[in-house]
Formats: sequence, C-alpha cells, structure tokens
Amino acid sequence: MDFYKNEPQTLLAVDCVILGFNGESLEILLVKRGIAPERNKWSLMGGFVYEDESPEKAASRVLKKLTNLEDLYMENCGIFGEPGREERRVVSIVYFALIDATQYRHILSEEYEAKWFPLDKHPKLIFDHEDMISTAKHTLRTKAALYPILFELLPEKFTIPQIASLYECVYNIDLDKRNFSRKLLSSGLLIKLNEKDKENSRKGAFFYRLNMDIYKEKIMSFLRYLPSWSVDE
Amino acid sequence: MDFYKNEPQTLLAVDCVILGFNGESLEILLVKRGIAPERNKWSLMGGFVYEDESPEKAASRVLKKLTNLEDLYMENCGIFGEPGREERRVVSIVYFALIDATQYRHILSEEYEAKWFPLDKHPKLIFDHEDMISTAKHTLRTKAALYPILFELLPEKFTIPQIASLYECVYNIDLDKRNFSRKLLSSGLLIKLNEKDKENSRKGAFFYRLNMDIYKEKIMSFLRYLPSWSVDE
DNA sequence: TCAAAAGTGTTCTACCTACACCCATGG
DNA sequence: CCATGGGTGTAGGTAGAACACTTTTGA
Repeated sequence: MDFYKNEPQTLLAVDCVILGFNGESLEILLVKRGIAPERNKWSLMGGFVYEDESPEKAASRVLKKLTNLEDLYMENCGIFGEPGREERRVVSIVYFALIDATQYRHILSEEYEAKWFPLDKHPKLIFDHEDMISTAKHTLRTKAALYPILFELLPEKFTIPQIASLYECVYNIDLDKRNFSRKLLSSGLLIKLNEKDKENSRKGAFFYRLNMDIYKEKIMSFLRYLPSWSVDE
Repeated sequence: MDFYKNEPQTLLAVDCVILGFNGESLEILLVKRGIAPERNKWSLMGGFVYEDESPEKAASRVLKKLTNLEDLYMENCGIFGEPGREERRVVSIVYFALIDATQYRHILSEEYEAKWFPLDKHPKLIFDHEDMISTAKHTLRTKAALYPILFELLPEKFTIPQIASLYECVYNIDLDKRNFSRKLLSSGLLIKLNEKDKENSRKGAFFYRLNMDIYKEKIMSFLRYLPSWSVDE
C-alpha cells in the first residue's frame, strides 16, 4: 500500500560541527561550499539525507567524505527547521563530531576546500551555521560536564596537563592543575604508562591511556537534589 | 532560482511523549491512531511537519490539537530515521512534553481517542514508539539532573512532599524527605506561601511557588572535573 | 644551580548523610 | 492523647579549594 500519499515532503539535510584540539585551543573544520546557493562561501560540512539511510548515517557519510575518518564521536545537537532559514525549505539536523589529536592533521579529501579555523575566530558562515556552532558548543559543555567525552579529542596516549588545558579551553576557565590531576586520577578512568612526554616540559608528564571499561560505564550524572548514590541504570 | 532540484525529499514527522504526574506516579498520554497504517492501535501522538513550520512548531501544533494546551515545556529528545522503521520512509523527530498537574485531567480533544496510562505499564505501541519513550525517559532524567525542569509537572502551588515524590518516581528511588526538603529550600528556588495542603496529612505541608527569576537562571550544571565556580554563561 | 613544570601533602571549609527529635493536627 | 506525616538540629564524614612544598630535569 502507499500510505501518506498526500503528506508534504521535505528536503532533509545534516550539517556537521567538526571540532579538533591542537593542544592549545579548539579548532573547527570548515569547507568552502561547492554548490549553489552561496557557492564558494565558508560553511559547515553538510549534505542531504538519502532515502535509504538514517540522518546519523548521513552525517557519518558526509564526515567520512570530507575527512576519510570513520567511527568518530558524533552526537546530534539540534535541529534547524525554520521555514525561512534558506532560500528553499530545508530542515537540517546538526551533529557535532570530535576528532582526536593524532588524526588531527589528517588527509582531507581533495574534493573539498577545507580548512581548520580557531573556534572563536572563524570566517562568517552562510545561513544559520553560526547558530549551529553555538548550540554545538553548548551541547559539548553540558555533555562534557556529565560524561568524560572530551577524551575523544585527545590521542590514545595523553598527559594530564594536556587534558587539563583542553578542559580549560572548552569552559574558558583557569584550572588548578594540581587539584584537577588528583580528581581525575581518583576517578579510576586513567591507566598510567611508563613513559613521559618530554616535549612540553623539563620534568616531563607521564602518559596515560583510558581505562575503557570504566570509561564506558561512566554514564553517571550528578543528580541535583538527589543523593549521589541514587544512580541506577 | 530553484536549488536542490534533484535532491531526495522525505516525509518528516514529529512524535510527542507526553508525560504527566498524578501525585503518585508518572503517566503517559497515548492515542488510538486514526490513520492507516496501524489504524486503531495505540501510539504516541504525532503528525507530519508542514512546509511552512519548524519541527518544533509542528510538535506544538500537534500537542495543542490533542490537549488544547499551549506553551507546555517541550524538548527534542531524539530523531528516529532508520529506513525500515515504518512501511514508508518517515523520519520522525521526538519531543517530550511535561503537563502540569492542574491541567492534568484537562479536556482532551474529542477528535481523538486518548488515554493516560501508567508510564511503566502501557499497551504495546506501534513502530519504534516504545524506543522513543525510552529515550524520552533518559533525556528527562539527564535534563532534570541539571535543570529544575520537574517543576513543570507540578501545579503552580505545590508542597515539598509532592515534589519529593515526583523525584522519587522519575529516578525510581527512595528519598530522605527531610534532607531533600532542606536542600531544595536552600536553593532559593521556592517561595513559601501562607497556606497549607491539608489533603494529604494531618499536619499539612506548606505550599510553595517557584521563584521564577531564580528558576530561569538556574541553568547551572555540575561540571565534573571542574571547580564549581567555573560556570559561565 | 636555577627556572619551570609536574605532582604530593595538608588544612580549611562546605556540604552531604543519617538520624534523633520536635511540631501540628485530626480522629 | 496518640498516630501520622511535616519539619528542624546536629554530628560525622567526604570531597573540593587553596596553597605550601617537593621532585625532576634541561639549559
């Protein structure tokens, strides 16, 4: 049978806020748009959702097409569907993706003109893409407050000073690295390696890697107004 | 100009997980589906997104059509777009809505056969609607841990025991009401009224109402690994 | 040997938890 | 006058914030 025959159809797109950490600050990957309208202007990487794929799948596909990377951390962070947001009616689902530092300067597809920009200083973007970045930032902050997802931005081996400066720049704050280090170590999330990073200091900071078992289980939230033991599920 | 002429179009729908609190437990509002396919089976209230409205607007419209209520607390909590989720390809955006207790037994539109069911004991639903409820539950818990949104489920005047039992049933836990009460009062969120609720106990519990100024500002999250003062924005 | 960054120890404080106990009231 | 649920007082513990201090190393 052919249901919903008279219902309106819509152009459905995805746009990706692609974030990376260069060790000092957050950057965002933008592309020069290849199609009209607004051709040759900077924008988020995006694309239309095909009929045989989910929006999430479309976002992965689009991301892979640009970066050649798969299995990135990705999360929906908003839907932009105001009727007037583009010349034609397009509803866009926004995802943010976190790219880890080892793959940071990866081979971008030659097909696109893409470039990393400082997150807080990038060119003007088309349509409502700047709003999309704002919601992505907000979602990232909220999410990172409850779940240890910022590790997705770090290489497999990382030091505590590294992740501290990542937190500093996501939240735009100044951390007491001494207390931060202890808090993090007490979480059980990290496994110490017998190796130091001598690049960035005389003494050198130990490398750690994630304890994946614990990482996956750390789906605990702080429950305001609730006792802290009350986390089930 | 006519852009995107050859791009695929999609049926875009919204589905609403409508939650209410009867003073004892959470309930969900379901409807008997009026159109094929799956006509006459229980489902979430939903509808297609029109060409001249945003998905959010569509959700409000659909919600109002069923309940005659406007300006409910509503939030996106997922997108369901796997190709095989319905007979025909439909991408559905899920919203959850919280209905406050005073409007709880409101006049449902006569157009629909709608009924409140206990959230943890409702009939089988069509398609992936049960998964939608799961993600809504999860989003509600996460959200309510960071923001005081559960007040949306209570009437304008409410007692602390009332909200305590609401928290108990959202998180499926047993609270120490004495400590809960103090914690809540110290938040500055509540304004005490000179009136007691004598319905539910001999002594009677004082009514409170929300301090809206503080309620709106309480967009603070607990930032794991971060000092608590580090909340900006 | 000095500067700089990594990391440890220690104190102070705030808050959370548990629980004893008091309060108000209707039957 | 007592059972019931609302609410306060308080003590002990835990965790965060602040910061002095030690460690490691290259220049």
